[in-house]
Amino acid sequence: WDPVDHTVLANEQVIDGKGWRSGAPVEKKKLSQWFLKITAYADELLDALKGLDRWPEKVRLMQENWIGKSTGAYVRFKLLGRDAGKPEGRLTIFTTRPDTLFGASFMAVSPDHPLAEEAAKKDPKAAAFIAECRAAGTSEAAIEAQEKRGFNTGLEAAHPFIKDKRLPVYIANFVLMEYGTGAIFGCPAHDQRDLDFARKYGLTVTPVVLPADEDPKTFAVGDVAYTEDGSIYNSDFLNGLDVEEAKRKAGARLKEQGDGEPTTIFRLRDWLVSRQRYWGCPIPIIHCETCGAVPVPKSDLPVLLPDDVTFDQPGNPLDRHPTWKHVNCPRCGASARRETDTFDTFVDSSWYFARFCSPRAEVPVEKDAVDYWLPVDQYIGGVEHAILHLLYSRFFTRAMKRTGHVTLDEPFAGLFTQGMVLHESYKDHEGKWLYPEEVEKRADGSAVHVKSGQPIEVGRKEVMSKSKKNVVPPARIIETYGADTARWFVMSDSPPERDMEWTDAGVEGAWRFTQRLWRIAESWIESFPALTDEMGAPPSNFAPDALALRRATHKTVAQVTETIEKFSFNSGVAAIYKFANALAEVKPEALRDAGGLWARKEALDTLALLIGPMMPHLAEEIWQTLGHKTLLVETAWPQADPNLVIDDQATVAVQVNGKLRATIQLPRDCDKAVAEKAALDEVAVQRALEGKAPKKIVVVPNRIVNIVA
RNA sequence: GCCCGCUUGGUGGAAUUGGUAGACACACAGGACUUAAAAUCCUGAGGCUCGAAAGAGCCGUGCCGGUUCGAGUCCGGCAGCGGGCACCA
Repeated sequence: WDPVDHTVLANEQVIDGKGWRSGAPVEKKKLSQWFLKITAYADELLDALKGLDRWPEKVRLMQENWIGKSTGAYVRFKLLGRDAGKPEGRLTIFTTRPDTLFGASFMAVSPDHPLAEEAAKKDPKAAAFIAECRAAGTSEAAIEAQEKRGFNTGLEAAHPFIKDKRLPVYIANFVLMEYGTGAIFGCPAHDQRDLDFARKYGLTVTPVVLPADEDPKTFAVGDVAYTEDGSIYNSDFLNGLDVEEAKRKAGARLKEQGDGEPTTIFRLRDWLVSRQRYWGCPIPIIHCETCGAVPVPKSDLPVLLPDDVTFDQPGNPLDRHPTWKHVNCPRCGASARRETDTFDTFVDSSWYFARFCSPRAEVPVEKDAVDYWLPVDQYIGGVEHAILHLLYSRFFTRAMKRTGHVTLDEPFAGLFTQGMVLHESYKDHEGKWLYPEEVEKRADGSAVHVKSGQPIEVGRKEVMSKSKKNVVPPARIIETYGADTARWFVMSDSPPERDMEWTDAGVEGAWRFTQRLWRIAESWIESFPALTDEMGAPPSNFAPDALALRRATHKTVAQVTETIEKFSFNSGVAAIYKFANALAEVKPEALRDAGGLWARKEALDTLALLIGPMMPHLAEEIWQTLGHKTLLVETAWPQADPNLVIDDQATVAVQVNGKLRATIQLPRDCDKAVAEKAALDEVAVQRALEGKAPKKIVVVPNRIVNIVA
């Protein structure tokens, strides 16, 4: 329960004990709520991760851990003095270590376990203990500090493998109702928590796994449980086996006896979708006294929200609306009550991509359109969605396949997780957050308030957030520099998967570059008005300087194309910078013949086309100035001529014993012997050899000559 | 505690996937233009040593070691930073 947003939250939406949106510490509350059964898909969601080869490894791992598959066994311990044939006569636990059953010395159940509640009814002390456990914090720090504590219920369980062995049943504060069955057997020798507990309550510690280098007569467990592999001993029919074999054999024996069986469980829990909020899709259910929870008939869907609601008090406005929730039961016609919870927002984002294939359709999704468009070829989003949106969507798509709405399993074939924009945060002397524009940086690195001159504490660079005010509003950037500059800076600064820092100096630099591009285009057109004419087919010959310009143009096209395909936008930007620098160096008096002009036109056209994706407005403006009658955005991406991308000369590094001594110019793909001779002729190489004869010469064509002496 | 990732100049980052480390940009310094400033243009720069200079030598991609003719890139160990999960039985 999020006490600020006044709603419940899903497990995935609780980050470090706090609500994902409000940041308030969550509370526990007992409520009747709606869940979607994502756990029924746990295995296939996990399995299919392997096939998502265009997803980042990191995200797949996070989902894998979140689903959290563990293999082990259920064990149904008989409770003494009860009928073992009935469910309440048994205590069922989950364990990943059935191989250590012979080391069992106690049983423990969660404070929320039915047995604990039963004990609480009989014994006020048990009730008091349970209340204490519930009052304890759930934060990481609180758990860390908490001692392992238990309450002996007086109940006893029979060991499934050891005749007459009785195990006391405790209520323990470290057992979670949400995982497994909410009950465990304690094997202190091989589990640290169980050991801590056993030492506190004086329970026996029997080692059953023997480390390879230990003597069974002397091996003992002190304060540290032994959790590694070894050979099983003190364990009757399991003796001498290794851990894996013993797990299998114990599991099989349990099944044989009817006291349990091997099983697989998941950490993933069902998705809690109820929200006590107005802003969401109503959950289409009607509660009837006699019929129970009845789905709203299809003909009445969708259930629409009322417009006349008030937000003058906390809680869900739907709940206190005078009429909306009062309806008749679709089944028996008696007066009934509409469900006032709405769906979590993540429900909507779990299938929008299917709807977007045919947004105007009368039905929720059109199968033909979905089949045509999906899966999404390239999905882009922040890592913060790794286990919320991206797991829910995968689940929803599979569920929609089962309901016949789609035919695919996975919604997103390729995933790219981009980084976030960071900014320093600022606090004044009272500890209040300040906006960047309220802060003035001094040359000595200190910061003061723009108006009051009071000193300001500069915090670390972190994700921009409204609450910390470390934001730069896009409107302000666009007003000052224009959208092209903002886009260019974001592209140029860092690779997109990495977080980037927003700096004014960086934006300033990007802005200067936009001016520079315009100046280059303008000055060229001023010197050569013919550049605005249609150029026609290229001349058959180009003078050397024109050819050099064409090479620069085509090399840049090749580089930018490649880097964009790899999502290395910052490298593409660097190539464009380099190209612009090269253009700026072309003298107005040069390249005056027909071939020169043609090369100039090609260069400017290409420049405009290459900046198009990053600076669309400026690119279009330059394009038009160059006399084009059609839009740049409708023009094909330039193609690099392979003959112009590769030089006919190669700069080859010459090393002596792996150390660079010279660089030489050689014809491309020249003979190895030619390269060797040229390398050995170098003065610096001779000097480094100190008269010694080369033992071996390694030649990597067009790249390196390494002389080993 | 468990699982991942990262570590390159003053800064953001490049590096053809084992072949010239520091592309490109930001910041900085010097110069030109200007009465002056801004803008613009030119020049410089990883560190250390020697040299008036041209230049030369050595060191250098977190640290230690290995493989290789050659390592930022591969392998082993360590450290630091960041992220995810967590009384998960």
